[in-house]
Amino acid sequence: MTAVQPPSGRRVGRKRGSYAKSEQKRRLILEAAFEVFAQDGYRSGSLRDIADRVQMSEAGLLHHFPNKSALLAAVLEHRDQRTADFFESDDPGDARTGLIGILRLTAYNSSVPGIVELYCTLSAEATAPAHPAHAYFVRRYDWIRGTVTSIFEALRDQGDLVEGVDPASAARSTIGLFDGLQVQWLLDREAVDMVDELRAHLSRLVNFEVPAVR
Amino acid sequence: MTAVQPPSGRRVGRKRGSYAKSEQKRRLILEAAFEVFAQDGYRSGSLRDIADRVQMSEAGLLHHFPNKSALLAAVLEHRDQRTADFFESDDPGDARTGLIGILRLTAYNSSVPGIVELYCTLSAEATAPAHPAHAYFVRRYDWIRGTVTSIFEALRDQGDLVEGVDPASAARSTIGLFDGLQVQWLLDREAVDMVDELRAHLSRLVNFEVPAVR
DNA sequence: GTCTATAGAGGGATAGAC
DNA sequence: GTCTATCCCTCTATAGAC
Repeated sequence: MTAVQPPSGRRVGRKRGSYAKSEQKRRLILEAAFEVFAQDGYRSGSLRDIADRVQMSEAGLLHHFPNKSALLAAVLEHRDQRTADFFESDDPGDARTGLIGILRLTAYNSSVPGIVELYCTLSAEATAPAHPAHAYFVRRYDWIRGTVTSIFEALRDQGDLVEGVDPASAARSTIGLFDGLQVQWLLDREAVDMVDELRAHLSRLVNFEVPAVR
Repeated sequence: MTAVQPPSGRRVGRKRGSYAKSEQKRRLILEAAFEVFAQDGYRSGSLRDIADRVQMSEAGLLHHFPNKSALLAAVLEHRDQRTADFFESDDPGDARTGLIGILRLTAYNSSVPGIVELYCTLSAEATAPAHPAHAYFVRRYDWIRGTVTSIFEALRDQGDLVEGVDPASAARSTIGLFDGLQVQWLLDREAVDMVDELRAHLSRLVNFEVPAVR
């Protein structure tokens, strides 16, 4: 008895295989969407453009994601997993590591303009209450402020925070500076060194020398 | 001899009058365009929306401005005249007035969300090199950095700058903070007091107490 | 100075074949 | 899972009447 082989290399009956293929396509789409939303923003970025980049029709693309804003949500979720890594760092026992995490994230961003573009462009347009990512960014900033505030509180508790500095205020301004430098940097890469500037800022908030990070 | 009156209130033969009417319409359009570009950005903001707000057709609107990007340019130019006022201030003899100008501008912005929206949204999308306002924002930031650097240099020269602070760096971070706080503020007005945060930042850069401003 | 009409491009999303 | 075809919408800009 001779087994009947499928005509293509496509393995039938093996769900694992066909899932994997679909998953791979999904990731390709997410990466293309990332690039397009970063360059043009969500509202002006088009499904057509994204579909072209993965050599697919729009309809084909919309088989994987029900609609445009679901695709945006998926892109953001996908990216967030990576960002969180910078804060869950080597030595959680020492609060100083938290500051280094911020600098490391900044240094990393300086090497990947696309990511900076994405968040810069999207957070600005998501400022509009009706934007599909509005709630996401409100939540996100709430979470980030909480996280960074905790870092400064821990520093204060171990005597590392400059006298009179409020941890919550330090968090708000550090995050603000982090974001604001990106605009200047995206407009002119030579105009600003985001890591230097952030490090100088942190140095004014703490009692120890903030280590250089690259 | 009885003078012939024009049928409507429209004064004919008086160029002044008819120019004034056109000028007024232009200003109305500029204000509507300002609102739309602030809310939706340039790319997603539509001429139709702007035309509707001034109860005009798109074609009617395009009689006053040759095309969409010329309208954007006009909006920006129109707004810039107002911003500059905050820096050409009361007592140019004292460099400390420069810092107060920054705080006054921030306080003013806190009362006019529309302006913050406009610059926040536009500067982010103008980050793309092909954007019609790209060159404008590159120039603008160059100019602002220069202006604010001068303020810090003057402060240094009169011994008011904290030892070890570089005027150019102070300018970059002050502007960065100024911009970055806006994003947080636009997303959630309760989350951030831009004036407080900026004042705390400036206090770490200078040797005198930065006065409160509202 | 403002309108209607229209061109011509591009957008998101769906139906149904394969 | 991907395609073609299609629908219907929105957009900028122009031509030409009034």
